[in-house]
Amino acid sequence: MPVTIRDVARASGVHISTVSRTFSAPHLVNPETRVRVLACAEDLGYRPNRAARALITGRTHNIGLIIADIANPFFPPLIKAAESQARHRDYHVFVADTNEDAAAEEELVHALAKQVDGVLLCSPRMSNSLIEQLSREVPLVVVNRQLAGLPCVLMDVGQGARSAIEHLARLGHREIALLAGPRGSWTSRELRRAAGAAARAAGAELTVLGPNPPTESGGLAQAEQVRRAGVTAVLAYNDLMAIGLLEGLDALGVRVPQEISVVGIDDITLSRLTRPKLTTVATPTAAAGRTAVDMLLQQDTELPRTGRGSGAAAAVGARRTTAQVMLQTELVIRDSTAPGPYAGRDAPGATAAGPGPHRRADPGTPTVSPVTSSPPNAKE
Amino acid sequence: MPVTIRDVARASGVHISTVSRTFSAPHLVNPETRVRVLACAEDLGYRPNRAARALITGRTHNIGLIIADIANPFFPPLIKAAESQARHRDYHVFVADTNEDAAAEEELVHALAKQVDGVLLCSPRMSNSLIEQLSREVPLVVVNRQLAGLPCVLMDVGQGARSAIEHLARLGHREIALLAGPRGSWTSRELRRAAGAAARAAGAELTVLGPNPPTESGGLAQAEQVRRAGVTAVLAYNDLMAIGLLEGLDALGVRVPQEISVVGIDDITLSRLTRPKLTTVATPTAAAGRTAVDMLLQQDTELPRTGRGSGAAAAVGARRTTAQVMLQTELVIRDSTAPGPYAGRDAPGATAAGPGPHRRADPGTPTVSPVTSSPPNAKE
DNA sequence: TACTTCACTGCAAAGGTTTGCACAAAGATC
DNA sequence: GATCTTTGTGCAAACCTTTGCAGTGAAGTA
Repeated sequence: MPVTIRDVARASGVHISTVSRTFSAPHLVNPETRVRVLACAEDLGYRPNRAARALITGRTHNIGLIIADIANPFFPPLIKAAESQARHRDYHVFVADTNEDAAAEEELVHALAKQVDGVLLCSPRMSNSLIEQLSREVPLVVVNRQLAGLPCVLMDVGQGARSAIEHLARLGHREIALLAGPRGSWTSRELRRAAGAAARAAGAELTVLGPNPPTESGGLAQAEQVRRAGVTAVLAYNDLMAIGLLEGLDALGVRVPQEISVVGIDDITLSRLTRPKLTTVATPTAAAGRTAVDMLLQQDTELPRTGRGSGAAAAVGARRTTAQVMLQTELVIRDSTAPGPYAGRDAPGATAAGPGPHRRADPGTPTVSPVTSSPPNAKE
Repeated sequence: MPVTIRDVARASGVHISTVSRTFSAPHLVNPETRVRVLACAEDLGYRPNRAARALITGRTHNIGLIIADIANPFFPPLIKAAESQARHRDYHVFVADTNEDAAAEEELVHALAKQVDGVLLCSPRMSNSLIEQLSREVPLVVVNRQLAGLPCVLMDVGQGARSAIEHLARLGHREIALLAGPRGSWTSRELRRAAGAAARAAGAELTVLGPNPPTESGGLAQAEQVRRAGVTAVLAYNDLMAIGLLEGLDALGVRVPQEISVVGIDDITLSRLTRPKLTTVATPTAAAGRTAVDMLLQQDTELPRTGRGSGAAAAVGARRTTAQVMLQTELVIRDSTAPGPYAGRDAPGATAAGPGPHRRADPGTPTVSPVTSSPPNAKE
């Protein structure tokens, strides 16, 4: 019933190897033969059997995408971009959800390892050492985590945090809270570091609350703490938490931004729809998905795998591309931030902070900030 | 480098077939042998090669999931549930995004067909006849589309629309608009039918606006039309459009729900976070994902595929399970609906409408309504 | 004892494709 | 006209696993 290369060979009067080459190395076959074979293949509705192909080439033309929580609106644009990019290169994407669980991450990498050419690990929660160990089992590209020796796609949340804190300081806030993210998150650590430094530089005091689950309820649950902390501004780990906080503060009768300013991170679609509209740091999630796929696929096409020849070369060339790409973030000022108690007075440590963030036209297109890449790869 | 069944066989001193059986038919091998083999396998880190397995068994243990738009918050819970359910049964899922494009749907089914044991087609936009044709190529389960002879998982939006219209009529609305969904959507057609009938029965007039893209901008773009139509209540194809409409009406200075009541469909997380909170019809998306996977996998385990024996039986048993499951929806009343101009007066066609919809505790758990199944399958 | 039954294991073919090598014919070079 | 390249094709092995069949020895039955 299923039509194979053999059927096509018979129909077009050539050997199966010629049919094979027609698809996998067209330049090796006579143009006339090629069109004839292609016509027959089309006619019969032939589609190469990827399992058979994978069996011999050692590459599946599949990649795995491991995500903490698909329902978190931060991820779908990334998934979408990754899937689309992969498809253009004739790869398919397995998507797996870990429910923010580090153990599930490991298990999934194992389960997928034999079935994909590489795995995209997005915002992993597991330890660095475990990631390194897993990377020996299957090519890995890590998103939102910096790891020496591994290809990473990072979003410059440090810069984002700096912009946010400077923005708040300029507005006259000196008591700022940071709603930290989940334990094990590189982004959260980075955020904490950068926000702390920026606050110090601006003469503001930073109170860290958390860790928290990266969801609205995580933010909502901290509303009480935020009020009690006596701060006038809050930077949240992500928009979801910021939105939860908005809800929580509203329930407590605290007005945003009049009494407390709130800044989120990610610029999910949703953040344009809250009341007040959320000031946030836009992260280039789609670009991250695309870039990560590109890096993985480049690695995949470089490294030979199981091919019968080229054994020596493969053994020698155990080098890996370990490019690390940092994508820029951008502060988007909307309506959830307003002047604070020290408005007008110069902040103690205020410096000329370069060009301020620009106010982005609001219902405008969500332009993803362009990609900037760090040195594309180190020595092998 | 990669460890195969052969290495395990050598290590444990048995033939490869015994190793194979240890994994795929454990009851056929002596318990002592089994533990020895398993120990060796564990030791060597053996993982069966799914491509090789697929090549001979004809089943890949993968399924495809074709989605109109991953970034539409309606879908992630479905994807998540499907993925999780599949994983429990040792299946992996390919996720593909069509960008609401019917042509992309077809192409993706083809691309996936040879690589999966079945495909879940979610809210397809293509024609019924094309779906039927594709179903001859690969087992299909269709979500949100009713098709004779094919297994379908449906959400009872008809009932949902009825509840919504009755709710509005009871509140005293007689001029109601329906924001239709995209062309090609079964749900939209169903909605239109049911809402029309319910409106007639309640003595209300229904104005249909659309088709529209199922996004916030789709809703936003209709705000002007809605105002001009002179209606006092709107039922939108989904929450996203309802939320867009909320924005649009706000921009026009129309107050919701005082001047116009708005009802959405889906009960996405977001709908609890708008101001006012959205009255909406909750659809059991997660249950749909689970159910669809179950139906597909049941079909998959029933039908033999390429297995060398059982040829005759397979030929005879070309019957397919064509169960159609209808999942219940539920009206969730929040703050975007309020009494209309005819409040207090009996609606002309008002009937005793059975138990009214209950008001759900708001920040409560988003309980997914339980599954009700229609006659599980017709004759073959 | 001779036979059947049973539980377990080995043998070998099969699944669809890729690819190194060999071979043939045609063209190029001297 | 002989030799060398080049171009196109065929041959057959290899990838890893599953599975029908056959074979072994032990236990049960007559």
